[in-house]
Amino acid sequence: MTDTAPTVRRSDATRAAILRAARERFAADGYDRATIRAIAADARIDPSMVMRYYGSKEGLFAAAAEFDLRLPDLAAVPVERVGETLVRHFLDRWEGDERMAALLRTATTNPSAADRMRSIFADQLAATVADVVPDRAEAPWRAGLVAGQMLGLALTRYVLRLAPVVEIEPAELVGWLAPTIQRYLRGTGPG
Amino acid sequence: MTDTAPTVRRSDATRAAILRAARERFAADGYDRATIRAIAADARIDPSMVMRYYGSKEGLFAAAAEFDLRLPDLAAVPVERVGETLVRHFLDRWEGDERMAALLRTATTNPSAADRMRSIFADQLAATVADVVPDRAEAPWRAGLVAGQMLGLALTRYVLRLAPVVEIEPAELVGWLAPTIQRYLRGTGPG
DNA sequence: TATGTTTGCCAACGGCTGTTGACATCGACG
DNA sequence: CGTCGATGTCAACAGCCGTTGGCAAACATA
Repeated sequence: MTDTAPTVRRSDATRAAILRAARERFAADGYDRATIRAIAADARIDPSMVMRYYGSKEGLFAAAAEFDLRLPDLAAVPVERVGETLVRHFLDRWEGDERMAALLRTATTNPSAADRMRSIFADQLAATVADVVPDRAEAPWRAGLVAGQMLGLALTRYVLRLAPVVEIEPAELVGWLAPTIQRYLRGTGPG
Repeated sequence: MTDTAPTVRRSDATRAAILRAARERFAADGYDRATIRAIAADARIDPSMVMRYYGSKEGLFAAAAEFDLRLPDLAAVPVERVGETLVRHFLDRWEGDERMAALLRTATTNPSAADRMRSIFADQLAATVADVVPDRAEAPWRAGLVAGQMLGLALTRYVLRLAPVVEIEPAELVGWLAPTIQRYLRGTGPG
């Protein structure tokens, strides 16, 4: 019994090594400063292999920074705990994964990465949040406020690495941010 | 009556033109993608003039992105309004000034800009905040939480330009964020 | 064994970058 | 006038970048 489709190629190990090195470099240095040559050196292969397997630097980044929030279904959680659920979910998703840092470092200067960021946080998040917001028409800007708080956390903790923010335990972080998110989602606002 | 010191040089106009062009380019493109040649072209002078007047690209950026938060003295405002005061101050300071975007776009990839950001938000802010926090020892991490929220706003509004966040009026933004900052500064926290 | 494909390395290309030094021009001053 | 410093232009350097095409070795298939 032989495989009819090449489900496993001999080069899969190389592809994986490139991807791993690319994630580290993009996360640490951002898109522009992470060079194909450096990534190839980390993966111990020739730069031309990167081109063969991923087409271009943009293609490599797209593969390395692919990122789905995998947002939970908020309709399934008690409405007074949606804030806590969301904060905990983001932290679970980000801790120990370098892709968020890579995406954030790149999105500040690379237009296509910024677009991806916008579609993730303005569209995906707004759609998820719409189920739990008092008025569905308010979903966009409520999601925007949530994105501001959560991306600010990601920025200070994973990218800028402000010492006091890095040192706070995840559980404590949830305790402080959850009420904020809860209010942005459900609060009646100023006035 | 002649000036003994050259208080006004004939090249001041050029220096100013370079600085203005540099601020725009750095804010729009970030440090790496903003080239000296492009800045010089905007300022309608030769790239070598940039080197003569600012020494290097790093020196130019240091001059163009110099930024002081000019934080208010929080001890002088009613303690129940420190959050609102702080949020309003940040917005006043950032709206219509491109330096924050330039600094933010650069700090994500340039180590020295990241250092500047850290010193501004971890040190300056923590020092200001210490006057108003329940326990001075808590100033660092409380300032960290505040930095997270405020930098997240700057990121989504001035850098990523998430449409819903851009469209919110400053006054309304103050209304939503002030309670958050107030709690990060004065709240008793989770538990 | 012979043949075709996959995997990898090597050398090079064209382009853009920050930076430098030589040279022209202008204004002020003796 | 002549001198000198300030201001500005021009051309070039050396280095790094993404990307390309050719060629060798390993492998699969017959």
